[in-house]
Amino acid sequence: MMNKRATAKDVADAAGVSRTTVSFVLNHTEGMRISEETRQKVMQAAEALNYHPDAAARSMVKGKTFILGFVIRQEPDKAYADLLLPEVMRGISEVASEHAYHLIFKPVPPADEKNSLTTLFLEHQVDGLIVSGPLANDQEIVDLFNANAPIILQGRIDYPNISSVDINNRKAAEKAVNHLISLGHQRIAFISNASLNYSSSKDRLTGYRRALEAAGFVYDEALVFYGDRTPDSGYQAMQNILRSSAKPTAIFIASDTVALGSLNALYQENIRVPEDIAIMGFDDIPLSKHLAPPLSTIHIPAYDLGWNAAHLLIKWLEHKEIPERDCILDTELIVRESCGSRHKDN
Amino acid sequence: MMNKRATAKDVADAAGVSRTTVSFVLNHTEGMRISEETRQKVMQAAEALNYHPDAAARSMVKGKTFILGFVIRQEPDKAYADLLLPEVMRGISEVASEHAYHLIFKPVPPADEKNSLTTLFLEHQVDGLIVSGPLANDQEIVDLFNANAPIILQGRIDYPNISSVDINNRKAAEKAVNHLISLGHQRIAFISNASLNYSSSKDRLTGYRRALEAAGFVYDEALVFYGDRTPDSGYQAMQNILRSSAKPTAIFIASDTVALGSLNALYQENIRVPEDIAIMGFDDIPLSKHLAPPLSTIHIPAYDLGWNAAHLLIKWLEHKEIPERDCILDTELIVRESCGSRHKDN
DNA sequence: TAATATTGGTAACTCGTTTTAGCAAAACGT
DNA sequence: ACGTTTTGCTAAAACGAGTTACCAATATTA
Repeated sequence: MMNKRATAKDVADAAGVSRTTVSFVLNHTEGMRISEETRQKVMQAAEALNYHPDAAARSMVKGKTFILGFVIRQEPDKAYADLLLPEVMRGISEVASEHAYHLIFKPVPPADEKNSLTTLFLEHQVDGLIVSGPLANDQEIVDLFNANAPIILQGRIDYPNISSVDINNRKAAEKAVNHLISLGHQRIAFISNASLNYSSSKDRLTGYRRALEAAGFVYDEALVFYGDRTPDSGYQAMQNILRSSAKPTAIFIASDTVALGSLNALYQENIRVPEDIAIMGFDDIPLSKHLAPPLSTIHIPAYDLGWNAAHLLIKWLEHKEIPERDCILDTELIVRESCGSRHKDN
Repeated sequence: MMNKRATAKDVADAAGVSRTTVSFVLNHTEGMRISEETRQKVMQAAEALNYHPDAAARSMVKGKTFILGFVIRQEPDKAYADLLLPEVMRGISEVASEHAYHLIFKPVPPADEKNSLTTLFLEHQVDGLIVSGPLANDQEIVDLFNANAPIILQGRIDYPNISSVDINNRKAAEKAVNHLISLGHQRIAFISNASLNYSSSKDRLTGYRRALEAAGFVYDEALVFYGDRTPDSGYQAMQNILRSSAKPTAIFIASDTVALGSLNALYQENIRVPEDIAIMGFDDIPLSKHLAPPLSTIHIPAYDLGWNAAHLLIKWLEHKEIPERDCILDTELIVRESCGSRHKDN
């Protein structure tokens, strides 16, 4: 017994009215006079038949899909390894739900022919896009934007007109490094969060450099190491530091996820944190405070990042309000134990 | 200059053929003879106009949306806090992409009127559903299944016909506890991963109990504590243990995420792991091996769980092959340092 | 040469909605 | 009693594809 879904026609027949009337009643269409009696009949018929309007049909006539795309500009394995992402998603999906939008989530690495961003939008699978972690020169995004696609960026891009919801990575990094300097550290190493093709990585490195130079230290490339968003890369980078002649007294690791691997490497070598070396992270992933020792870091308002991006996008879609300014959210220095300025027993 | 999307009609006009022909060419419809010359003309016109068929229109005529729903039966904050989820999602989304399906992700707590599961399917937003973490008696899922909705479960439910992709939680818990027993522990406490309304929690507790009893110990409720998927709940549970008269020498914590908080509580109290107390986790979240000390745990093949669920679902959708048996994947005991059977310097 | 088969294509219907335009019947005003 | 408004509803036209059924023109066969 294949229960076919009931259509508006079925409801109309059951209620003894026309499809038009059914549509008016169910959508509470303004300016249409329907007697209370018919309204009831329609409502009851719809209820009885368990009627739900077909999304595709509505989509076609409305010219909207009521679906938002959340796209990560990374390989799937890295995208899904990002521990901050779920919080961003939660922010987006909260707003989306509120406005009755759904969310398609998808990692779309740059230059991925078949699953390209463009396809997602041009096939009209989504009404608009939130793109996280664009490359600094992401031509596909620029093209899409110029083709009138509603896009909100999460991250900076070398193109002025596309608005973005982001943090000030440079300033935040400065804050972190300044704290280490204030604790008396003179040799501070740096491990990047990702390849410098990403603007966030570049900006965090710049912040590190500026803080050093502002304090009168020389920027030394021998103290700069690279991660690629994964704990393993942090482990590797730490190995490199330990085997190098760098001998820093503190390390600013521009990603808590990467720091995880670095801390593991230190643990294996019986190097104590913060007694032997001070560690400062970045991101404040949800578990940083649970590490041993709890990780000092820069808090990113991940949920708010998602929340704001979704809000701007939906405003754009519903009221044609194209955001004019970037939305830059505040970060916060979180001092825990890994950088040595506070002790367990405080 | 509002660049409207090109339609099949536009392509037809540009190529000087009918819409029908455009459709035949672009879909490589079998059994339809098209001269090489017209084929080329159509292809070029489509290319030139940057034509992409409208998803909603295609969806309507095909009766399929080519979207899969991945639904978590939890409150959003808990759903997004699950550190194993991204891996499951990666498995699903990999398969989905391969078959040109998209993925709508959504936490839908039980008894959520407006965003109910039912709506998602009956409005035909999705072709089928993967439901993670159903309640043991999840009536909405049963109803939906009986209305012929393609559903694959991830977790057990008290209803025999709906097929699921899962692990054997009971056996896995037994394995974990047996290991602790084999190390000589006699007082082993238990912290649950979540409320016992969830079958996974219940099964893990059962496994703990059986292992104890099989070894000749008595099951003691004073040694059983509860988490709710969050590190904070693990922190709290550990506080309770430390303040109780339980005094276990080992604790089996049925979730690494919960264990994170528990470890934090121990760290604060200067209780060493594994010297003072042995800890065994469950899940093998990606960062368990990076903790200090690295956490012994039960490995869950999260990616494969997602991969298999998506495969079964798509087989169902594409070939009407309704899976007949549950798919139970293997778990593995991962011995690291937190349970004390192996030392750092090995 | 006439009957038949093949090639290359199209007109028209379908999917399930929303929305515009219009039309009877009832209520109202003078 | 006759025109005008209001009330309550519907027919029909979109939306943009896929698909069925059919039709010319050309090629093949008897």
